[in-house]
Amino acid sequence: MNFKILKKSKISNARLGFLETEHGVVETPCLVPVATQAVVKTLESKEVEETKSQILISNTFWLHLRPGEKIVEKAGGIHKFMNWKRALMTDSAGFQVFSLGFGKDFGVTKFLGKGMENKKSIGAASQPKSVKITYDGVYFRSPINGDELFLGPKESIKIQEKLGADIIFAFDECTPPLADYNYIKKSLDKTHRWAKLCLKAKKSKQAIFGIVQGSEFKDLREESAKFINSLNFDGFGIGGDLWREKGGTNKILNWVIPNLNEKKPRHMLGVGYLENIEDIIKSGIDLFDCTVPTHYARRGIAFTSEGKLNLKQQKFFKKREPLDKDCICNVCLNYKKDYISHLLKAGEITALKLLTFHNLYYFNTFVEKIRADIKNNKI
RNA sequence: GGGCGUGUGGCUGAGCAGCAAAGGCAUCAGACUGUAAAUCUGACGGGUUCUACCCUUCGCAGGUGCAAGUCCUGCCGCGCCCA
Repeated sequence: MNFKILKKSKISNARLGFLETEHGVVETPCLVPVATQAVVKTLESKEVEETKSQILISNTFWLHLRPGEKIVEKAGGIHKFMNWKRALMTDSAGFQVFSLGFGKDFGVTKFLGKGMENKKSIGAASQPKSVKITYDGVYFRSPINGDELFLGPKESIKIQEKLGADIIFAFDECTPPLADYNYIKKSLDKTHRWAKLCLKAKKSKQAIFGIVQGSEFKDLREESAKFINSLNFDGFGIGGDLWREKGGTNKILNWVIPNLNEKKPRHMLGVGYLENIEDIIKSGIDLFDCTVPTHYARRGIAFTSEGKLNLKQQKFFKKREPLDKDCICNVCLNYKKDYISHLLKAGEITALKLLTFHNLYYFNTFVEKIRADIKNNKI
């Protein structure tokens, strides 16, 4: 992998870049659609490419469980396995430490919800119910059959090497938003130790990104950024829990990014509401993955220039018009709201596919415009 | 004409003496940010001083009960069977 910065904005920290991989070039800033189980749900790889997607992120945890990395390796790697010809990343399973652990126990996302600011109930010694986090790695239970499985830095890297994505991530702990300072500090020690072990374990030529943690604590975020930056990673992931409040994410980025080598790409993990995207790019983010466009599509929601539309609402039966009048995606050129709404209400899976396609196209076009704005000195 | 059965909220469908009345569907609203996610949550007769109270409801009209959607009588509608 090779990263070139084509232009740095003079009015923000945004930058325009070029990420070269063995599977083509990624123009940054760029949205990375999520293909957890080696598929962007509802779409085939060719269709994903037609949404202007340049790079996808798949998942170590889920592919390890099913079908198992050996199957993917035998197929010739994940690109061939899923017939995706462009760039690919794999997440390390660090997010599942949270989502299957405290996330599940408390029913929370990694964004601190309203009114939860003072409920820091996770102390340094806390453990989630169905996941055990140790100094060496994490004991999970398979959500599929209950089997115990252990994943540590070495295991995650070995799996990711077999999967064979262009870019892999270090194994980390995505921290829960309800954790107190002491928990985060202790967790950071593990994430940092694992980061070193990941670099040591990696034998492949794949690029590897180290992940900065530290939750909402300035000193820990800075410490983490400096530490991860000191190691020999090819790029950076910025992860963990974030404030939900407006500007919270950017506050964290402003602590972290100045401490990262500016020549290396920066990936914001799991952020990307439409209203977040411009801000994180202005803070200096080059890549970001988010389930929102695909996930919301399967809830019946279309992102448009008029805002979010919930196509399940009866009123759309009467709308003989495209999802977005300015969109020129395949869906908007060929189908109208009344039809998509009908498919959705009738429980037809094609509705989910059409919405997924449109949303990805819409998000990618949105980011494409931001790239143009950086180029034209507007951002 | 006779016999049996049935009539419940937008629909469907439980309840067969203590109910504003289960489920489901539909509708409306909310949630979702490195995906255990084609999911989950809430409202769904009306009103108010809304973790409580009031009013109106189970084909129609009477009756028996402290109490009736639930029992009895008649009527109306629908279904099946026999003439």
